[in-house]
Amino acid sequence: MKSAPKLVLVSQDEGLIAHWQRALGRKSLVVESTFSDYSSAERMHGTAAWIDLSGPNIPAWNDATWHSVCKIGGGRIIAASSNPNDKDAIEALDAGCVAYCHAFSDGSTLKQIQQVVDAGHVWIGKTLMQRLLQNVNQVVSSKREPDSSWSGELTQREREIATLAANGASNNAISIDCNISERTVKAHLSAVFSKLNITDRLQLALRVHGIN
Amino acid sequence: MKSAPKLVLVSQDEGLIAHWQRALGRKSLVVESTFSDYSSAERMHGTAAWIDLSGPNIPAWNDATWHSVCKIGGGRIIAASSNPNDKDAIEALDAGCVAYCHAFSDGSTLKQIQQVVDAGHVWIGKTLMQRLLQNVNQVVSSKREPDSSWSGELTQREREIATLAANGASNNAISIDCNISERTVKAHLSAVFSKLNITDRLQLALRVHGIN
DNA sequence: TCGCACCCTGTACTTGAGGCCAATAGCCCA
DNA sequence: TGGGCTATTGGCCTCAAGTACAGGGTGCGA
Repeated sequence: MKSAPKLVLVSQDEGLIAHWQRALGRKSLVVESTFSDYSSAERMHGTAAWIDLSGPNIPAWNDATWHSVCKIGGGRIIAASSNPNDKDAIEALDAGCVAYCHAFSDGSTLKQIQQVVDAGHVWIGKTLMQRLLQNVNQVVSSKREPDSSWSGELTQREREIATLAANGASNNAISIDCNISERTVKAHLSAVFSKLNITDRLQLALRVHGIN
Repeated sequence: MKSAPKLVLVSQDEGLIAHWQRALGRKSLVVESTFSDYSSAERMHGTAAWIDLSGPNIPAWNDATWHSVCKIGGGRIIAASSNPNDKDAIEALDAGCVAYCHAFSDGSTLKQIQQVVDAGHVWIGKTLMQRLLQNVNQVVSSKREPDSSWSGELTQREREIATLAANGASNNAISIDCNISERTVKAHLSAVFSKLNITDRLQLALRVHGIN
Protein backbone atom coordinates (compact mmCIF):
# COMPACT_ATOMS: atom_id res chain seq x y z
CA MET A 1 0.00 0.00 0.00
CA LYS A 2 2.75 2.36 0.84
CA SER A 3 5.85 0.94 -0.75
CA ALA A 4 8.00 3.28 -2.82
CA PRO A 5 5.84 6.27 -3.73
CA LYS A 6 4.65 5.77 -7.25
CA LEU A 7 6.17 8.03 -9.82
CA VAL A 8 4.47 9.16 -13.01
CA LEU A 9 6.10 10.83 -15.98
CA VAL A 10 3.77 12.73 -18.27
CA SER A 11 5.11 13.66 -21.69
CA GLN A 12 4.87 12.74 -25.34
CA ASP A 13 8.50 13.61 -25.89
CA GLU A 14 10.37 10.30 -25.92
CA GLY A 15 13.71 12.01 -25.54
CA LEU A 16 12.52 13.82 -22.45
CA ILE A 17 11.06 10.67 -20.97
CA ALA A 18 14.35 8.91 -21.51
CA HIS A 19 16.25 11.78 -19.90
CA TRP A 20 13.98 11.70 -16.88
CA GLN A 21 14.22 7.95 -16.57
CA ARG A 22 17.99 8.08 -16.67
CA ALA A 23 18.06 10.71 -13.95
CA LEU A 24 15.40 9.31 -11.68
CA GLY A 25 16.04 5.63 -12.36
CA ARG A 26 13.14 4.24 -10.46
CA LYS A 27 11.42 0.90 -10.74
CA SER A 28 7.79 1.70 -9.96
CA LEU A 29 7.40 4.21 -12.71
CA VAL A 30 4.47 4.91 -15.02
CA VAL A 31 4.51 6.88 -18.23
CA GLU A 32 1.42 8.71 -19.47
CA SER A 33 1.44 10.62 -22.70
CA THR A 34 -1.09 13.35 -21.87
CA PHE A 35 -2.05 15.29 -18.82
CA SER A 36 -5.70 14.33 -19.14
CA ASP A 37 -4.70 10.66 -19.12
CA TYR A 38 -2.94 11.29 -15.86
CA SER A 39 -5.48 13.49 -14.15
CA SER A 40 -8.42 11.27 -15.07
CA ALA A 41 -6.77 8.11 -13.79
CA GLU A 42 -7.95 6.84 -10.45
CA ARG A 43 -4.50 5.67 -9.60
CA MET A 44 -3.01 9.14 -9.65
CA HIS A 45 -3.99 9.65 -6.02
CA GLY A 46 -0.96 10.18 -3.87
CA THR A 47 1.50 9.90 -6.71
CA ALA A 48 4.29 12.24 -7.64
CA ALA A 49 4.17 13.31 -11.26
CA TRP A 50 6.53 15.08 -13.59
CA ILE A 51 4.46 17.04 -16.06
CA ASP A 52 5.92 18.24 -19.35
CA LEU A 53 4.30 21.63 -19.75
CA SER A 54 5.01 21.52 -23.47
CA GLY A 55 2.56 18.67 -23.83
CA PRO A 56 -0.94 18.91 -25.25
CA ASN A 57 -4.03 19.86 -23.27
CA ILE A 58 -2.26 21.33 -20.28
CA PRO A 59 -4.91 23.39 -18.46
CA ALA A 60 -4.35 27.03 -17.58
CA TRP A 61 -2.94 27.53 -14.09
CA ASN A 62 -6.18 28.96 -12.83
CA ASP A 63 -8.10 25.93 -14.09
CA ALA A 64 -9.89 23.98 -11.41
CA THR A 65 -8.22 20.78 -12.58
CA TRP A 66 -5.02 21.71 -10.77
CA HIS A 67 -6.90 22.28 -7.58
CA SER A 68 -8.60 18.91 -7.76
CA VAL A 69 -5.39 17.10 -8.63
CA CYS A 70 -3.06 18.81 -6.15
CA LYS A 71 -5.19 19.76 -3.20
CA ILE A 72 -7.96 17.20 -3.33
CA GLY A 73 -6.32 14.32 -5.14
CA GLY A 74 -3.08 14.70 -3.22
CA GLY A 75 -0.99 14.56 -6.36
CA ARG A 76 2.49 16.05 -5.99
CA ILE A 77 3.06 17.76 -9.30
CA ILE A 78 6.48 18.68 -10.57
CA ALA A 79 5.98 21.17 -13.36
CA ALA A 80 8.72 21.00 -15.99
CA SER A 81 8.90 23.71 -18.60
CA SER A 82 11.10 23.92 -21.67
CA ASN A 83 11.25 27.67 -21.34
CA PRO A 84 10.70 28.43 -17.68
CA ASN A 85 10.08 31.89 -16.32
CA ASP A 86 9.35 33.30 -12.91
CA LYS A 87 5.81 34.39 -13.58
CA ASP A 88 4.83 30.98 -14.84
CA ALA A 89 6.58 29.40 -11.88
CA ILE A 90 4.65 31.47 -9.40
CA GLU A 91 1.38 30.55 -11.01
CA ALA A 92 2.33 26.90 -11.07
CA LEU A 93 3.25 26.84 -7.41
CA ASP A 94 0.17 28.80 -6.56
CA ALA A 95 -1.90 26.24 -8.43
CA GLY A 96 -0.55 23.63 -6.06
CA CYS A 97 2.52 22.26 -7.81
CA VAL A 98 5.35 21.36 -5.46
CA ALA A 99 8.15 22.07 -7.89
CA TYR A 100 8.86 24.03 -11.03
CA CYS A 101 11.96 23.51 -13.10
CA HIS A 102 13.52 23.34 -16.51
CA ALA A 103 12.43 20.10 -18.18
CA PHE A 104 15.95 19.36 -19.37
CA SER A 105 17.79 20.19 -16.18
CA ASP A 106 20.82 18.02 -15.63
CA GLY A 107 20.34 14.65 -14.04
CA SER A 108 21.66 15.52 -10.61
CA THR A 109 19.32 18.48 -10.34
CA LEU A 110 16.35 16.38 -11.37
CA LYS A 111 17.28 13.78 -8.82
CA GLN A 112 17.61 16.39 -6.14
CA ILE A 113 14.23 17.84 -6.98
CA GLN A 114 12.72 14.38 -6.68
CA GLN A 115 14.32 13.91 -3.28
CA VAL A 116 13.12 17.25 -2.01
CA VAL A 117 9.60 16.55 -3.19
CA ASP A 118 9.62 13.06 -1.74
CA ALA A 119 10.57 14.58 1.59
CA GLY A 120 7.43 16.70 1.44
CA HIS A 121 9.14 19.95 0.60
CA VAL A 122 8.77 22.38 -2.25
CA TRP A 123 11.46 23.08 -4.81
CA ILE A 124 12.05 26.28 -6.72
CA GLY A 125 14.97 27.61 -8.68
CA LYS A 126 17.50 30.13 -7.60
CA THR A 127 16.34 33.14 -9.59
CA LEU A 128 12.79 32.74 -8.45
CA MET A 129 13.95 32.35 -4.89
CA GLN A 130 15.83 35.59 -5.07
CA ARG A 131 12.85 37.34 -6.53
CA LEU A 132 10.62 35.95 -3.84
CA LEU A 133 12.91 37.22 -1.17
CA GLN A 134 13.06 40.66 -2.72
CA ASN A 135 9.31 40.84 -2.85
CA VAL A 136 8.92 39.59 0.67
CA ASN A 137 11.33 42.17 1.92
CA GLN A 138 9.28 44.83 0.23
CA VAL A 139 6.11 43.46 1.70
CA VAL A 140 7.54 42.91 5.12
CA SER A 141 9.25 46.24 5.33
CA SER A 142 6.27 48.06 3.97
CA LYS A 143 3.98 46.21 6.31
CA ARG A 144 6.15 46.61 9.34
CA GLU A 145 5.06 49.98 10.59
CA PRO A 146 2.35 51.80 8.75
CA ASP A 147 1.23 52.20 12.38
CA SER A 148 2.61 55.61 12.99
CA SER A 149 0.55 56.98 10.17
CA TRP A 150 -2.87 56.08 11.44
CA SER A 151 -2.80 54.53 14.88
CA GLY A 152 -0.59 57.05 16.53
CA GLU A 153 -3.03 58.74 18.81
CA LEU A 154 -5.23 55.70 19.36
CA THR A 155 -5.27 53.68 22.54
CA GLN A 156 -4.33 50.04 22.48
CA ARG A 157 -7.93 48.93 22.63
CA GLU A 158 -8.99 51.31 19.92
CA ARG A 159 -6.22 50.09 17.68
CA GLU A 160 -7.25 46.52 18.21
CA ILE A 161 -10.89 47.11 17.41
CA ALA A 162 -10.10 49.41 14.51
CA THR A 163 -7.96 46.72 12.95
CA LEU A 164 -10.73 44.16 13.17
CA ALA A 165 -13.27 46.56 11.73
CA ALA A 166 -10.91 47.55 8.94
CA ASN A 167 -10.66 43.93 7.95
CA GLY A 168 -14.35 43.48 7.51
CA ALA A 169 -15.53 42.34 10.93
CA SER A 170 -19.02 43.49 11.97
CA ASN A 171 -19.60 45.20 15.29
CA ASN A 172 -21.25 42.06 16.54
CA ALA A 173 -18.36 39.88 15.46
CA ILE A 174 -15.91 42.21 17.14
CA SER A 175 -17.94 42.22 20.34
CA ILE A 176 -17.79 38.44 20.47
CA ASP A 177 -14.14 38.39 19.55
CA CYS A 178 -13.18 40.88 22.22
CA ASN A 179 -15.71 39.65 24.72
CA ILE A 180 -17.35 43.04 25.18
CA SER A 181 -20.77 44.39 24.31
CA GLU A 182 -21.62 45.62 20.86
CA ARG A 183 -22.29 48.99 22.40
CA THR A 184 -18.70 49.22 23.58
CA VAL A 185 -17.45 48.36 20.15
CA LYS A 186 -19.46 51.24 18.77
CA ALA A 187 -18.07 53.53 21.42
CA HIS A 188 -14.49 52.62 20.57
CA LEU A 189 -15.10 52.98 16.87
CA SER A 190 -16.73 56.35 17.35
CA ALA A 191 -13.64 57.46 19.21
CA VAL A 192 -11.46 56.13 16.41
CA PHE A 193 -13.50 57.90 13.74
CA SER A 194 -13.31 61.10 15.67
CA LYS A 195 -9.56 60.91 16.20
CA LEU A 196 -8.88 59.99 12.59
CA ASN A 197 -11.37 62.53 11.37
CA ILE A 198 -13.36 60.06 9.32
CA THR A 199 -16.98 58.94 9.44
CA ASP A 200 -17.25 55.23 8.83
CA ARG A 201 -15.49 51.89 8.79
CA LEU A 202 -14.88 51.89 5.06
CA GLN A 203 -12.82 55.05 5.36
CA LEU A 204 -11.09 53.36 8.25
CA ALA A 205 -10.28 50.33 6.13
CA LEU A 206 -8.78 52.51 3.43
CA ARG A 207 -6.72 54.39 5.98
CA VAL A 208 -5.52 51.30 7.78
CA HIS A 209 -4.53 49.58 4.56
CA GLY A 210 -2.70 52.57 3.25
CA ILE A 211 -5.10 53.47 0.46
CA ASN A 212 -6.39 57.00 0.29
CA MET B 1 42.15 23.19 -4.73
CA LYS B 2 38.65 22.18 -5.38
CA SER B 3 38.32 18.79 -3.75
CA ALA B 4 35.28 18.23 -1.58
CA PRO B 5 33.97 21.65 -0.53
CA LYS B 6 35.10 22.25 2.98
CA LEU B 7 32.42 22.13 5.61
CA VAL B 8 32.42 24.05 8.87
CA LEU B 9 30.19 23.50 11.86
CA VAL B 10 29.88 26.41 14.25
CA SER B 11 28.45 25.69 17.67
CA GLN B 12 29.38 25.27 21.27
CA ASP B 13 26.70 22.67 21.78
CA GLU B 14 28.47 19.32 21.66
CA GLY B 15 25.22 17.44 21.27
CA LEU B 16 24.29 19.52 18.28
CA ILE B 17 27.71 19.10 16.72
CA ALA B 18 27.41 15.35 17.15
CA HIS B 19 23.95 15.37 15.58
CA TRP B 20 25.21 17.33 12.61
CA GLN B 21 28.22 15.11 12.18
CA ARG B 22 26.07 12.00 12.20
CA ALA B 23 23.78 13.46 9.58
CA LEU B 24 26.38 15.00 7.33
CA GLY B 25 29.11 12.46 7.87
CA ARG B 26 31.84 14.20 5.99
CA LYS B 27 35.57 13.85 6.20
CA SER B 28 36.86 17.34 5.54
CA LEU B 29 35.03 18.94 8.36
CA VAL B 30 36.05 21.69 10.75
CA VAL B 31 34.41 22.64 14.01
CA GLU B 32 34.55 26.16 15.36
CA SER B 33 33.00 27.09 18.65
CA THR B 34 32.06 30.71 17.97
CA PHE B 35 30.92 32.68 14.99
CA SER B 36 33.68 35.20 15.36
CA ASP B 37 36.24 32.40 15.21
CA TYR B 38 34.70 31.36 11.92
CA SER B 39 34.22 34.76 10.35
CA SER B 40 37.68 35.97 11.23
CA ALA B 41 39.44 32.92 9.83
CA GLU B 42 41.05 33.33 6.46
CA ARG B 43 40.18 29.82 5.52
CA MET B 44 36.44 30.41 5.66
CA HIS B 45 36.53 31.62 2.08
CA GLY B 46 34.37 29.43 -0.12
CA THR B 47 33.33 27.15 2.68
CA ALA B 48 29.86 26.05 3.60
CA ALA B 49 29.08 26.61 7.26
CA TRP B 50 26.37 25.51 9.60
CA ILE B 51 25.86 28.25 12.16
CA ASP B 52 24.11 27.56 15.43
CA LEU B 53 22.14 30.74 15.99
CA SER B 54 21.92 29.95 19.69
CA GLY B 55 25.63 30.44 20.01
CA PRO B 56 27.35 33.49 21.50
CA ASN B 57 28.21 36.66 19.62
CA ILE B 58 25.96 36.06 16.64
CA PRO B 59 25.63 39.46 14.95
CA ALA B 60 22.26 40.99 14.18
CA TRP B 61 21.05 40.19 10.67
CA ASN B 62 21.58 43.75 9.54
CA ASP B 63 25.17 43.67 10.73
CA ALA B 64 27.76 44.22 8.03
CA THR B 65 29.56 41.04 9.06
CA TRP B 66 27.01 38.92 7.22
CA HIS B 67 27.53 40.90 4.09
CA SER B 68 31.25 40.48 4.18
CA VAL B 69 31.04 36.78 4.94
CA CYS B 70 28.32 35.83 2.46
CA LYS B 71 28.63 38.24 -0.41
CA ILE B 72 32.28 39.16 -0.31
CA GLY B 73 33.83 36.16 1.38
CA GLY B 74 31.72 33.71 -0.56
CA GLY B 75 30.75 31.76 2.52
CA ARG B 76 27.61 29.68 2.11
CA ILE B 77 25.93 30.03 5.45
CA ILE B 78 23.32 27.60 6.69
CA ALA B 79 21.53 29.28 9.57
CA ALA B 80 20.24 26.81 12.11
CA SER B 81 17.90 28.03 14.80
CA SER B 82 16.59 26.19 17.83
CA ASN B 83 13.35 28.10 17.61
CA PRO B 84 12.95 29.09 14.00
CA ASN B 85 10.36 31.53 12.76
CA ASP B 86 9.49 33.02 9.41
CA LYS B 87 10.51 36.55 10.22
CA ASP B 88 13.94 35.50 11.36
CA ALA B 89 14.26 33.27 8.32
CA ILE B 90 13.55 36.11 5.94
CA GLU B 91 16.11 38.31 7.60
CA ALA B 92 18.66 35.53 7.54
CA LEU B 93 18.16 34.85 3.84
CA ASP B 94 18.19 38.54 3.15
CA ALA B 95 21.49 38.81 4.97
CA GLY B 96 22.88 36.33 2.50
CA CYS B 97 22.40 32.95 4.12
CA VAL B 98 21.61 30.18 1.68
CA ALA B 99 19.52 28.11 4.07
CA TYR B 100 17.53 28.48 7.25
CA CYS B 101 16.32 25.54 9.24
CA HIS B 102 15.69 24.03 12.61
CA ALA B 103 19.00 23.14 14.20
CA PHE B 104 17.73 19.75 15.30
CA SER B 105 16.01 18.74 12.10
CA ASP B 106 16.20 15.03 11.44
CA GLY B 107 19.27 13.67 9.74
CA SER B 108 17.77 13.13 6.31
CA THR B 109 16.54 16.71 6.19
CA LEU B 110 19.92 18.06 7.21
CA LYS B 111 21.57 15.95 4.57
CA GLN B 112 19.18 17.17 1.95
CA ILE B 113 19.80 20.76 2.91
CA GLN B 114 23.50 20.20 2.51
CA GLN B 115 23.00 18.69 -0.94
CA VAL B 116 20.80 21.53 -2.07
CA VAL B 117 23.30 24.08 -0.85
CA ASP B 118 26.21 22.22 -2.42
CA ALA B 119 24.37 22.37 -5.71
CA GLY B 120 24.27 26.13 -5.44
CA HIS B 121 20.64 26.40 -4.50
CA VAL B 122 18.85 27.93 -1.57
CA TRP B 123 16.84 25.96 0.95
CA ILE B 124 13.87 27.13 2.97
CA GLY B 125 11.17 25.34 4.90
CA LYS B 126 7.68 24.63 3.82
CA THR B 127 5.81 27.17 5.93
CA LEU B 128 8.06 29.98 4.85
CA MET B 129 7.73 28.88 1.25
CA GLN B 130 3.99 29.07 1.48
CA ARG B 131 4.17 32.48 3.04
CA LEU B 132 6.53 33.69 0.37
CA LEU B 133 4.17 32.55 -2.33
CA GLN B 134 1.25 34.26 -0.68
CA ASN B 135 3.14 37.49 -0.43
CA VAL B 136 4.36 37.29 -3.97
CA ASN B 137 0.88 36.70 -5.21
CA GLN B 138 -0.23 39.82 -3.42
CA VAL B 139 2.62 41.83 -4.82
CA VAL B 140 2.24 40.46 -8.31
CA SER B 141 -1.50 40.83 -8.43
CA SER B 142 -1.52 44.27 -6.91
CA LYS B 143 1.16 45.50 -9.26
CA ARG B 144 0.04 43.85 -12.47
CA GLU B 145 -3.62 44.44 -13.04
CA PRO B 146 -5.86 43.58 -10.14
CA ASP B 147 -8.57 43.38 -12.78
CA SER B 148 -8.37 39.72 -13.54
CA SER B 149 -8.69 38.74 -9.94
CA TRP B 150 -11.93 40.46 -9.06
CA SER B 151 -13.49 42.26 -11.99
CA GLY B 152 -13.42 39.40 -14.40
CA GLU B 153 -17.08 38.64 -14.71
CA LEU B 154 -18.31 42.17 -14.08
CA THR B 155 -19.73 44.42 -16.75
CA GLN B 156 -18.04 47.71 -17.55
CA ARG B 157 -20.63 49.69 -15.62
CA GLU B 158 -20.45 47.41 -12.63
CA ARG B 159 -16.68 47.69 -12.57
CA GLU B 160 -16.89 51.45 -12.68
CA ILE B 161 -19.35 51.70 -9.83
CA ALA B 162 -17.62 49.01 -7.80
CA THR B 163 -14.38 50.93 -8.02
CA LEU B 164 -15.99 54.11 -6.75
CA ALA B 165 -17.70 52.28 -3.91
CA ALA B 166 -14.49 50.49 -2.99
CA ASN B 167 -12.81 53.84 -2.61
CA GLY B 168 -15.29 55.12 -0.10
CA ALA B 169 -17.93 56.84 -2.21
CA SER B 170 -21.49 56.65 -0.91
CA ASN B 171 -24.31 55.45 -3.11
CA ASN B 172 -25.54 59.00 -3.37
CA ALA B 173 -22.12 60.31 -4.34
CA ILE B 174 -21.81 57.63 -6.99
CA SER B 175 -25.25 58.41 -8.35
CA ILE B 176 -24.29 62.03 -8.81
CA ASP B 177 -20.90 61.13 -10.22
CA CYS B 178 -22.38 58.73 -12.76
CA ASN B 179 -25.47 60.78 -13.36
CA ILE B 180 -27.86 57.96 -12.55
CA SER B 181 -30.32 57.43 -9.72
CA GLU B 182 -29.22 56.12 -6.37
CA ARG B 183 -31.51 53.19 -6.95
CA THR B 184 -29.52 52.16 -9.99
CA VAL B 185 -26.30 52.37 -8.05
CA LYS B 186 -27.76 49.96 -5.55
CA ALA B 187 -28.83 47.62 -8.32
CA HIS B 188 -25.36 47.56 -9.82
CA LEU B 189 -23.72 47.03 -6.47
CA SER B 190 -26.11 44.23 -5.64
CA ALA B 191 -25.09 42.54 -8.87
CA VAL B 192 -21.44 43.04 -8.00
CA PHE B 193 -21.85 41.61 -4.52
CA SER B 194 -23.66 38.63 -5.92
CA LYS B 195 -21.06 37.95 -8.57
CA LEU B 196 -18.16 38.32 -6.18
CA ASN B 197 -19.99 36.40 -3.51
CA ILE B 198 -19.65 39.11 -0.89
CA THR B 199 -22.20 41.07 1.11
CA ASP B 200 -21.15 44.67 1.47
CA ARG B 201 -18.93 47.45 0.19
CA LEU B 202 -16.28 46.98 2.82
CA GLN B 203 -15.66 43.43 1.63
CA LEU B 204 -15.62 44.88 -1.85
CA ALA B 205 -12.98 47.41 -0.88
CA LEU B 206 -10.80 44.70 0.61
CA ARG B 207 -11.19 42.60 -2.51
CA VAL B 208 -10.55 45.42 -4.92
CA HIS B 209 -7.46 46.54 -3.06
CA GLY B 210 -6.04 43.09 -2.81
CA ILE B 211 -6.49 42.59 0.90
CA ASN B 212 -8.31 39.53 2.13
C1' DT C 1 -7.91 63.59 47.16
C1' DC C 2 -9.19 65.45 42.68
C1' DG C 3 -8.90 65.45 37.87
C1' DC C 4 -8.06 62.82 33.83
C1' DA C 5 -7.73 59.13 30.64
C1' DC C 6 -9.32 54.79 29.53
C1' DC C 7 -12.58 50.96 29.35
C1' DC C 8 -17.21 49.39 29.62
C1' DT C 9 -22.48 49.56 29.05
C1' DG C 10 -27.45 51.01 28.39
C1' DT C 11 -31.58 53.23 25.77
C1' DA C 12 -33.20 55.64 21.97
C1' DC C 13 -32.95 57.53 17.44
C1' DT C 14 -31.58 58.44 12.44
C1' DT C 15 -30.05 56.79 8.29
C1' DG C 16 -27.41 54.62 4.70
C1' DA C 17 -27.09 50.07 2.82
C1' DG C 18 -28.70 46.14 0.83
C1' DG C 19 -32.43 42.54 -0.33
C1' DC C 20 -36.83 41.39 -2.79
C1' DC C 21 -40.19 42.06 -6.44
C1' DA C 22 -41.22 44.29 -10.65
C1' DA C 23 -40.82 46.91 -14.86
C1' DT C 24 -39.00 49.49 -19.16
C1' DA C 25 -35.76 49.96 -22.84
C1' DG C 26 -31.68 49.23 -25.99
C1' DC C 27 -28.55 45.89 -28.17
C1' DC C 28 -26.94 41.57 -30.10
C1' DC C 29 -27.44 36.97 -31.80
C1' DA C 30 -29.55 32.65 -33.33
C1' DT D 1 -38.44 37.86 -34.22
C1' DG D 2 -37.85 36.00 -29.71
C1' DG D 3 -34.55 35.21 -26.05
C1' DG D 4 -30.58 36.78 -23.41
C1' DC D 5 -27.69 40.43 -21.49
C1' DT D 6 -27.21 45.12 -19.84
C1' DA D 7 -28.67 49.54 -17.99
C1' DT D 8 -32.05 51.89 -15.68
C1' DT D 9 -35.64 52.95 -12.05
C1' DG D 10 -39.46 52.45 -8.54
C1' DG D 11 -41.39 50.98 -4.04
C1' DC D 12 -41.06 48.50 0.17
C1' DC D 13 -38.78 46.48 3.96
C1' DT D 14 -35.09 45.10 7.27
C1' DC D 15 -31.04 45.96 9.63
C1' DA D 16 -26.30 47.22 10.75
C1' DA D 17 -23.98 51.33 11.66
C1' DG D 18 -23.30 55.43 13.79
C1' DT D 19 -24.77 59.32 17.00
C1' DA D 20 -26.61 61.53 21.20
C1' DC D 21 -27.24 61.34 25.96
C1' DA D 22 -26.09 59.23 30.31
C1' DG D 23 -23.86 56.83 33.06
C1' DG D 24 -20.16 53.34 36.24
C1' DG D 25 -15.51 51.40 37.30
C1' DT D 26 -10.26 51.59 37.45
C1' DG D 27 -5.70 53.37 37.70
C1' DC D 28 -2.42 57.09 37.79
C1' DG D 29 -0.19 61.48 38.46
C1' DA D 30 -0.57 66.24 40.51
